[in-house]
Amino acid sequence: MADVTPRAPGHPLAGRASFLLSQLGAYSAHEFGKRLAPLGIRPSHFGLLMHLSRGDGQSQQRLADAMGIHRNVMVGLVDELEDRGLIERRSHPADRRAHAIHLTAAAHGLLRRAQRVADEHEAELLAGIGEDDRSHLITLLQHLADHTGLPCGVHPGRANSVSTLGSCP
Amino acid sequence: MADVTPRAPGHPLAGRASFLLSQLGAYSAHEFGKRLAPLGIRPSHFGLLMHLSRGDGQSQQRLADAMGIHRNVMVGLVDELEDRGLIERRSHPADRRAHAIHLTAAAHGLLRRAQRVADEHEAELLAGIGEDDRSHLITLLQHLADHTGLPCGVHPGRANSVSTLGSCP
DNA sequence: AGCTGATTGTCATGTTAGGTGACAATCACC
DNA sequence: GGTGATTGTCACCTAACATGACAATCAGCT
Repeated sequence: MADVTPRAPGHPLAGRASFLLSQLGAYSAHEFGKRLAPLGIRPSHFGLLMHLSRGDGQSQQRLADAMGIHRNVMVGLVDELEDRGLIERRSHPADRRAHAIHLTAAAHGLLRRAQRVADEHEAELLAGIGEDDRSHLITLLQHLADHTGLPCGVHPGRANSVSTLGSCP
Repeated sequence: MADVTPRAPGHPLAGRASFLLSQLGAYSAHEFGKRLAPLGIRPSHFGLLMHLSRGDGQSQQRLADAMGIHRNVMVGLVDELEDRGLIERRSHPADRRAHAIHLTAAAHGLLRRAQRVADEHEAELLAGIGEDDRSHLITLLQHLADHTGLPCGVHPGRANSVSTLGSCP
């Protein structure tokens, strides 16, 4: 069934969407990490900075929940970004055990550069197909992500915690 | 540009193909690993068995090259599959330092079950979209994999070694 | 035949990201 | 005011990957 693949004869795995997604996903993540390395941050740092750029002052627990990682891991991410002077831990106005994480001025400049890197990465990844196919591909991938219950901006690399986050806003 | 995404407003990452591929790829790999666990093998074992099912008697080095992994890693994979009685190391007829890896009778039965698992995994992953979109998606993913120079049946998880293997046969 | 360099399989080791459990400080509730 | 839950932090463990070294064997050359 569905033997419409033009390169299936080589490997039986190369015609499976699940394998292709795994292969391309690992490549995309690895490549993005390499492109981001000169800026001194990793993809998880970029995700955290992106989250913060759309809402400062959240606690580490809230950030960890939003990114689908454990709060213990968030400690390390915040530590590293704080050492690089990109964020700072202020005292939370409403909860004295929590920290309010805020972006520094340097972070905004770096975020612009990182987003340019992400744009270049996206462009090169999609360089093989036309403009119409790109939007169609993104739509299909979003349908798959929606149907499998994957939360919205959650980092790849871990895939449990399909908890309270239902679909995208 | 290209703001055709219906769920883009939530997260700026959720509209990027690179992020979606990373997210879905990690989910697909992780989920496949969970589905394969009851059979006592991991996805890398499945890939090795699939390779062997299309050609017995190869040396570990050849298998490692074909799967895009280092020969040191192949030692562990062969060890584990040999302990489970799925493959056996025979003496290579033409090279006395190499081993000729052969599938056992038990491996063929397990491979059929594993392929059924892979079919189920594929079906559930693609359950959200229609039949036409599935083949279109696979075609698009194959184009991306071809253009980025990813070799054919190579496991995800590592993404260098875009060496001699050009395109798919 | 003998010698030199490359190759194969193996082992030991280090590195990295991710997960778990325990802890003090603080909150929320009754 | 007291009890359980929550937050941030720490120390430890695990899994996957890469690296370097080694003996055994091959391939090519003289």
